[in-house]
Formats: sequence, C-alpha cells, structure tokens
Amino acid sequence: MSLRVYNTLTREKEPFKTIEPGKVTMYLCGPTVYKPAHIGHMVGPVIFDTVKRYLTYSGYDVTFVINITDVDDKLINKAKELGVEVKALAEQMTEDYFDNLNLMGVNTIDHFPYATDYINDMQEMIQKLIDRGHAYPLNGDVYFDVTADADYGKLSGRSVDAMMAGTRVEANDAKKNPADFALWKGSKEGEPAWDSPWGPGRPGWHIECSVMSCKLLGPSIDIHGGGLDLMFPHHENELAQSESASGETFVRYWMHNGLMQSGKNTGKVGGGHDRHGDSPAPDSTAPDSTDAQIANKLAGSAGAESVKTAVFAHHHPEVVRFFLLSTHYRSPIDFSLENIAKTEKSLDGFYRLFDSFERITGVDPYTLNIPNVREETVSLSSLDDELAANFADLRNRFLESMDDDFNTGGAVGILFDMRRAINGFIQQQKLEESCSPEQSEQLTAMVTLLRELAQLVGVFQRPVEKSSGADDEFVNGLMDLVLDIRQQARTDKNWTVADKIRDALKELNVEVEDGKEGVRWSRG
RNA sequence: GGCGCAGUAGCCAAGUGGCCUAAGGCGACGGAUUGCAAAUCCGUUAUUCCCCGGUUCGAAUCCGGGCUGCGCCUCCA
Repeated sequence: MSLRVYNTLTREKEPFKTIEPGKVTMYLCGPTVYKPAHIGHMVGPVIFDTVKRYLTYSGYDVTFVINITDVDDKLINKAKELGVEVKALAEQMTEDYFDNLNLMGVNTIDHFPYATDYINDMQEMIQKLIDRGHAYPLNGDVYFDVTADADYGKLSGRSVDAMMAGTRVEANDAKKNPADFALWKGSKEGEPAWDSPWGPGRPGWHIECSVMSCKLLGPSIDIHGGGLDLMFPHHENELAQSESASGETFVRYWMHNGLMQSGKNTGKVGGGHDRHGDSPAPDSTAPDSTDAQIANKLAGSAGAESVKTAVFAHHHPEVVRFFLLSTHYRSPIDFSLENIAKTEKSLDGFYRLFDSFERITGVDPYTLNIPNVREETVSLSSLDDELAANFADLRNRFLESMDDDFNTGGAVGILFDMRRAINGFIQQQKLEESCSPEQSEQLTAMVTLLRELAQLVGVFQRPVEKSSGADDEFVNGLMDLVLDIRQQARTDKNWTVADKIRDALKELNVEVEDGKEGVRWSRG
C-alpha cells in the first residue's frame, strides 16, 4: 500500500504524488510570538514533525519550514502593554517557542524564517499583485481584490456572496468589497514601520506566508499545514495571493489539524476572546476543573504561563507528544490532566521494558543503532519463523496505518502489541534469569524494531529520567543498606519487617519490587 | 444566519461498504507467577458503533432527516 493524504481542498484522501519525484516541500504556519507557547501551539509542530519523519523514512528528501511571525497587531499591543520593544518581546517569545519544540522532540525543521526578514520580498509580491490587477492601494493601505480572483473561497468552501451576507464582516466603506483584505497596512505613530511605495507601514497577516513559502520552497509546494482555524481566512487568503501572483498552483496538499480543546465545554485551548454575546456567558458557578484552569492559564490573556511551567513541570514532554499522536491529527483532541495521566501510565510499560532490556543485555536501548530507512529495516533473521512472521506483520500494520493519511493513533496501538510480544518473549525464555548470546541477539532485534517504528512518531528518542536507581551516592548507599536489611528479614521469613520497610518506602514514594534476579527500586 | 467538523465499551481511542461475531490504552474482574505484593504474561470486559428512516445481497462505514457537542465566519496553531 502506498501513502494517501487527506487534502482539505478536495475533501478526499488522495494518493501522495510530489511535484518533484523524491522531494517534498512542506510549510507550516507558525506562531505569532507575543506570549509564551501554550499546549495548542505544540499540536501542529508535533504532527508535521511526525509527517516529515515518516516521509523521510519512506525515502523522500523533505524540506520543512515553519515561519515566525514577528510583526503583528497583537505583538505590537502586547509590547506596548508590557512597555518593552516589539523586537525584544518577539525574540524572547521565539526562544520560549523553540525551547518547547525541543522538549517535545520536534527537531526536523529546516528553516524558521522571520517575517521581518522578508519585508522587501513582500513588497515585491504586493506590487506584482497590483500590476496584475489583483490589488489596489487605498490611503496608505493595499488591499487584495477578492472579486478579481475567480475561484476565491475554494479552500474553505465559501463564496464571496455568502461572506457579504455574513453580518460580521466589518464594513470599511472605502474598500471595494468588505471581504477584501489588507496586504499592506499603513502605520500609525509609534508602530513599527517600513518604507514602501504606498507609504510607511507593515505587511498584512497573510502575505508573509505566501512570500516566505515561495522564497524558500518555490511557487508550488507539496504540503501546506496548519490548524483548522487557519483555513479561513488565513489559508484562503494566502492561496488567493500566491496563485494570483504566480499563476501557478500554490499547494498540492492542504493538511489541517484538529484543534486542542480542554474539558467538555470550554472550547479550544488558546481561544482567548469572549463570544460576542449571542451565546450565554460561561456558567461561572460550574465547577472549575483543574484542566480548565490550566487551559485558561495556557490561553493566557491574564497569566502568561508557558507549556513548560504549566505542564512539563509535572509530566515528561514525551508523554504530551505521545498523547497528541494517539489520536488522529484531523480530530479535535481533548486536553485534560486525566488524559495526560493515563498516557503517562501507558508509557511506563515501555520504560520498564527498556530497563528490563538493559538489565538482560547490558546494553542501553537508547544507544542501539536504529535503521531510519524503510528498505533497510532491522533484520529479523535471528528469530524463529513464527516470531519473525509476527514481528514482520506488526511492522506492516504499523506502516499501513501511517500510509493511511498518517494514522498515528492506529500505528501507536501496534507499538503496544509489540511491547506485549517482547515482554512475552522475555517471560517465556526466562531471560531475566539467564540469557544466551543468541537470545540476546533476538531480543535486541525486537527492541530495535520497536525503536525503529517509535522514531517515526518521535518517541523513545532519548532516555527519560532514570526510572530506577538514583545517581546520588548517598541515597544509593542508604538504599543499599535498607534493602539489605529487608533482604535479611525476607531470608528469615520475617514478613512483618520486610513488608513494613516496603510500605514505609512507598510512603516516601519509593517503589520496591522483588524480582527473580533481585530487588529493584525506583522513585515515583 | 452562513460554512465546516465530530458523536464507537466506565473513560480515551483505531476502524469509514463484506477480513468488524469492532484494534490498542487506562480502569475493572478472573488465572499463571509471587511469602504477600509490584511488574509481566494469559483470559473476561461493545452481538454492537447518538436516534429514526433509506440505498445495498451486505453499513459503525453511503444517503436523507433529527438530536447533541465543537470550530470558523473577529490578524487564534
């Protein structure tokens, strides 16, 4: 089976065919850097990082761009409010964004262009649009003329007429059409401004993506991604501008990810505004869940708490990544601490398996050499036929899921199946007691395959905090002593004392497990 | 008002015309193992996919109509 991708433009899954054979160009709309990143900002990058991983594994040479919007009304207002320079605020928030991406294991992005580095190119494109009769200057602004674009609205399925009928398009009498949008905005006193043929001003929101995508990836690109909320107006306008300027198809596959929501009725995370009065105000007497509180913090109109402090303080980022990918990217995803906790629990079994692997083979599973090309998968020849067939089948099912519009939810399920198969092997062969070189080779092949597939969704890339032992010499010494005493009690069949020690340690969040090969402990 | 998306077990979630008498996870219950636990493995946990009609030899999957939740139409990823 070959890769199929859902295309928002056609509302269908289509066979994946690139513009240039073997190459993929991919652009994702990045954040406006005016406040710390919230969890919702991580969804797109994690998903498209996974898309790139999978495409790369499948043999494509992928170029992936995420833009940084560092000029914008919200940014200007926020800077004013805080009494800092726009540039300084943008730099600080960009850094926060990068930190979070890094924690989430998003590390496949090739370019992070800044809007302010492309002002000249934007002006060129605007001029081109004016020359071609698709835009018109007006009192220091420049507007895109939607009526001059025959297929305007094709992405979001709206017609210009329908939008006219909508009552909420703010009337700007001077514009030819209320749906016309700004390409260039004349600046007011004290705002960042660049000289232009139309007077000092700054670019409109949509033009930067058209320009940067064209400059870095060419006029036609394979994949353009973003949150569902960006489909209109942002992507619709980008599309209109780009195609009107170049005369070429702008994007082959439009991919839109579902938005993160929090709690049952709280709406999407990060949706800061109040509705405008036609829906009842949120019931303030409703029990405030912790999740909603966190979501509100993340949305952060008041508090500006970042993902780092709000979530990663309590959960390893890998948990969040795994959580995001355990559902389909086009579905909305419910963020809640309960869900995160469940995910954390489900991941524990993998970490235990890796610990167990290291005990048995003496090899750190994170140092294994992992194949990263589809055709060069790990060899299963050391396994007996039945096992080899079973693992090959699991791998196929994993890849089939991913081939089906990047169905990470289905694929992740296979990882659990594989975990169970490996644990079963360890148990049947009693590897915790003794392990021959042949068995070690077999086990290594299985775990390598698990990691080969896991890398495609970007998990198990680097060790999380050690789940057993500690690196504090003093603590280790103390634990050795305590456990030695407990072992003595067990040998004497003094279960009262042995259990008392175990229970007391548990109170201190130290988990003691008696295995065949000896006692283990870990801090919760 | 207009345009979209979604509704699968206690919870999360995959499956979108026949391999579905519906993956996987969390939870629960039973068994193996254990001094007892923990971990691990095995088994059980939806005859049914929001409701009502229709198309079809056959539908969770397609169509029509409801109900419910959500998003966009306002420079939110």
